Amino acid sequence: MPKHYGQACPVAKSLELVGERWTLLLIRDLLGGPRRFQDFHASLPGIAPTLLSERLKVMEEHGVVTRRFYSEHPPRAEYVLTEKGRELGFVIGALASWGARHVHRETSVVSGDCGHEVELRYFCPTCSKRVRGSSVTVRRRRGARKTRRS
Amino acid sequence: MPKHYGQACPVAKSLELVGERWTLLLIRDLLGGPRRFQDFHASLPGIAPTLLSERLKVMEEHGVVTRRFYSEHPPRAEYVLTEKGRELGFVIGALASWGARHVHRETSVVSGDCGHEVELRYFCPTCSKRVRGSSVTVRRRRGARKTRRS
DNA sequence: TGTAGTCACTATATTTTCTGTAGCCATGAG
DNA sequence: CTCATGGCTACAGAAAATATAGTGACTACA
Repeated sequence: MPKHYGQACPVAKSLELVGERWTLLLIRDLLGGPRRFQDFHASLPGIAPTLLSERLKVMEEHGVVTRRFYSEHPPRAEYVLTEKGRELGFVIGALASWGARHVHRETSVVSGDCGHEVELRYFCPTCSKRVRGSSVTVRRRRGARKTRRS
Repeated sequence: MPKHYGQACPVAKSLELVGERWTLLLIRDLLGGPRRFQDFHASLPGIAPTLLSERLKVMEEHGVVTRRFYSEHPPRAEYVLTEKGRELGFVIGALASWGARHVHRETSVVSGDCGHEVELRYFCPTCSKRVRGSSVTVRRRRGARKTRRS
């Protein structure tokens, strides 16, 4: 979605960066470690190299991934998530969790430690308390006007 | 993305349902309560009625929203999220949270109760313990083979 | 009545984006 | 030399999105 939504909303702004076709799947792959051009090509049957190239370039421009050269001279690069990119893990996690419950019941999202199915929760680190979804809101940082729920 | 990704992955499957342009913004709006055609049109400058109509129809087919008639005879409907749709709140929340940190710093995602900024965490309800993101995995429900991290 | 306006869409032409496939350059293996 | 591999780039054609106009069924008002 290279076109902008023209909204002062963090959801819309995020989607302008990662909401285009394929982008979140690339990030999903990158959460498993560095990936090369061919890795994506193998893991995502159907993505045209043109588009893969383009998506990686845009993600790099936005500071979501870094290109790391493991060979000069035939220039050979691999892509690594930045911290900013790694924090998209919750978006992928939320999609995976929802998908596993509602669309692709063959899978579930589990903890590698205990093996049980995990869920997402909102948490207030200041109060050390769980916050329920229905009371979570988007606010302006300095002023106080509420905008939208999520 | 009406085209399928052709992957047995809950992230890919979720994106096939909600990953198209505008869809997640419609869901964001619907999390705030029932909405009518004109409400979307007002809140999303730029979405063509053709596309709005189409997106709503697809979401209805997938059981994410319900069409509720508040008038017969000029048939006038409003759209409401189903439980399945409401559970997408975490996807929106994750996008909002990431966006507020990295893209649209003017906003933050807060608890309506205490007013502090909230964060997302994985939680194992069986063990009643927090699970950190790096150990969260997607598994096949019956068999045991690991697939991907998130 | 007649005129205007609202609401929920549908139709259509144009623009943009995505797909599919071919090709290029550098290197390494045989 | 020839072929293969990796990391791309260059198109042409297909598909999707945008912008805008229009329809049908009313309601409100003069």
